Amino acid sequence: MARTRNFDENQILEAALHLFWEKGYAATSLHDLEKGTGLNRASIYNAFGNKRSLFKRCLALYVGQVKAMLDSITGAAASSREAVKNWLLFVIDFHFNPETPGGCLVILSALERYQHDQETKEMVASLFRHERKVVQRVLEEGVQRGEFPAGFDCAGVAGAITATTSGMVVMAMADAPVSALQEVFRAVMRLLDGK
Amino acid sequence: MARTRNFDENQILEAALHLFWEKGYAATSLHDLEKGTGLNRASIYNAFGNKRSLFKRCLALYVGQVKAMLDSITGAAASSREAVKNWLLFVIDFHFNPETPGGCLVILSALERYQHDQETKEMVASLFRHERKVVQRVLEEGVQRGEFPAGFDCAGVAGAITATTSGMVVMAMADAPVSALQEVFRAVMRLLDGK
DNA sequence: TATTTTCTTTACCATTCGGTCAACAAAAAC
DNA sequence: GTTTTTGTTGACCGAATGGTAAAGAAAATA
Repeated sequence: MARTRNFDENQILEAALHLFWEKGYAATSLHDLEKGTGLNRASIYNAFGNKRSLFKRCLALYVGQVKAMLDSITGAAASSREAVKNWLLFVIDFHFNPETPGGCLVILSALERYQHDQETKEMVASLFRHERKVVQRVLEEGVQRGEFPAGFDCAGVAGAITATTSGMVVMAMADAPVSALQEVFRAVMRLLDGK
Repeated sequence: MARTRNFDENQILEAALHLFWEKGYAATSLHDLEKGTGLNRASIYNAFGNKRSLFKRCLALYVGQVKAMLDSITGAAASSREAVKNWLLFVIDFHFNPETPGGCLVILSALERYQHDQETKEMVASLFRHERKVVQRVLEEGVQRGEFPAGFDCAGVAGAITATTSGMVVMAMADAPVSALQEVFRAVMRLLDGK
């Protein structure tokens, strides 16, 4: 009946995600998106509506990927400590992965306050909530396994670990050397060992 | 000999700082600066050069204020634990202070990667370095005082605390409730007590 | 092959961006 | 009060912004 698309929507989303991830929503222009995706701007609008809805699709993709990564890493760990360790190490590797822009689109979007509507803010908050919940569950399993004492403040420590991962990303964005991030990682693990 | 300025440079800097602090460098337009400072854009250029150099003056002002606040808070504390406690509580209050935009200009600027030159990045990095150094000194004094054991990893823990403060600011920017930040604060203090 | 429907392209739109310039206003020095 | 120098003003600049409309190209159906 009609002409077919000559691009893969997922490929375009990945390319656009890469751009937003690098510069944030506001600083990524339609010109950037045209170059980065290889699509004409009218094709982008035809396929995705407008810049904002394209961004939301990318953000949803990103949030889903990170959540899946977190679930997979913590699920594969043999102990609570190993789960936390592997998650922190992943956060460091994640930033320095050369195939990736570095930093974190969700943190970037959280800081771009006035650019985003409630729906976007909710997606951002959902990743932080998910991270906190998963880490808390990991710690609670550690308590059950005897890795941590009975009165261990799983909720609080999960919040602290979640905050620390965001802080490590900020450090990395401020050009902190890998060694500084690794030092933070070791200190967190040691504080966790302390009780 | 000539006409005098009819504005106070420091007042203008404070007003501009407030704007940059709210939206970041790129999202703050000259129109915003005109409205926020009450100055015509040509007057701004006459007094401060251009948008970038005005921003740098504001950033320097901000960095100096935060450093002074950190020094004052830690200097006034009677113990190492109290110093850390008061600094973390200040970070929370700082965000929810109604006279202030909330968030942190330095973190915001660290995330605005492609907007800034080396000089700006250096100012950003200098605040993080300063914070880490001060907290480390505070912990080392705690070791001397017997608050922490001899082998205590002051450098690592100082890095972790610094990362956590940045993470708390990110959490707050993502609309986390005060209670969540306070929970992180309590967990950090308890982890510190654990050893 | 002709038709129909969608995708793609080019050119364009109004608006906003940071920045500038020339005219004007005011205050200190004489 | 005149002169001189600086601050202030408003109009203006080219470039870039997100977004759109209409024409052209291609593929599946008939």
